[in-house]
Amino acid sequence: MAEISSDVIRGYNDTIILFLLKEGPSYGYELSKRIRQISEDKYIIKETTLYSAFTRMEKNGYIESFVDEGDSGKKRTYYRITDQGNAYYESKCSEWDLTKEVIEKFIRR
Amino acid sequence: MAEISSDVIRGYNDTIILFLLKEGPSYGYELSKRIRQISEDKYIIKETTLYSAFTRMEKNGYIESFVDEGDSGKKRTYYRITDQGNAYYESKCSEWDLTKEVIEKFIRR
DNA sequence: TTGACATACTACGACAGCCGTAGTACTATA
DNA sequence: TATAGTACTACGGCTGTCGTAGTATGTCAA
Repeated sequence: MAEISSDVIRGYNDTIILFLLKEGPSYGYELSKRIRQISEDKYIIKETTLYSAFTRMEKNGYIESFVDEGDSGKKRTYYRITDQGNAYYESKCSEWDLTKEVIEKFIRR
Repeated sequence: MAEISSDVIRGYNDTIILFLLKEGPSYGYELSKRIRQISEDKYIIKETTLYSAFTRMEKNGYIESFVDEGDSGKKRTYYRITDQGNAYYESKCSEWDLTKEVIEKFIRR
């Protein structure tokens, strides 16, 4: 079976994360499990990729973090999407439509 | 208008080039013009990206080069797709279908 | 109570591919 | 004769992904 190459996903990990955060704040471990679930095991994001995306996106103002203890007594760093993040997400969706259109002109049907 | 980000195309430039070489041998300048034409000016590949792709792909055995003088007396380096290149192209097409499917689960429709 | 496994991260550095900048050299055309 | 188009090459920077490794807590079963 064909594997998803990281080169393609590159630049869309941020979009994937923002999509999930639009449903409400979440944290690393939970997000990675949801990505796996939603993609039906077709995409399993690497931990390092995920956490470095958090750092980058917070720096860019797309997400905000806060520390909280969930149901368990464990401290977790939660992330919440910002207005800027929402705007960025929308722009990436438009970009995706265009990119898909272009790439498919070069893919044999 | 949304611009195509190079991060998305990244990893598909090879596929785009192979698609065009399947129609017959070609060279850098011609390919860059064809990519622009076919994409209707939506994607303009950078020269450095293109020529470094040639080097990489020849090393990987996906293309072969030969020097020839075209209609004009100018020497050009032509590239031709190999059997390995054809196989690689097919595998990238399958990968694309899968990748598209996954990404679209995270794109708001 | 001990060990295995899940959870929840952080640090560090390597690597690949794209891109900016720059320069060379030849041809055609006005 | 100069301007634009053609056809490259060299070099180095940057970004995002990934491999490896390590820390620390919680849970559950034997």
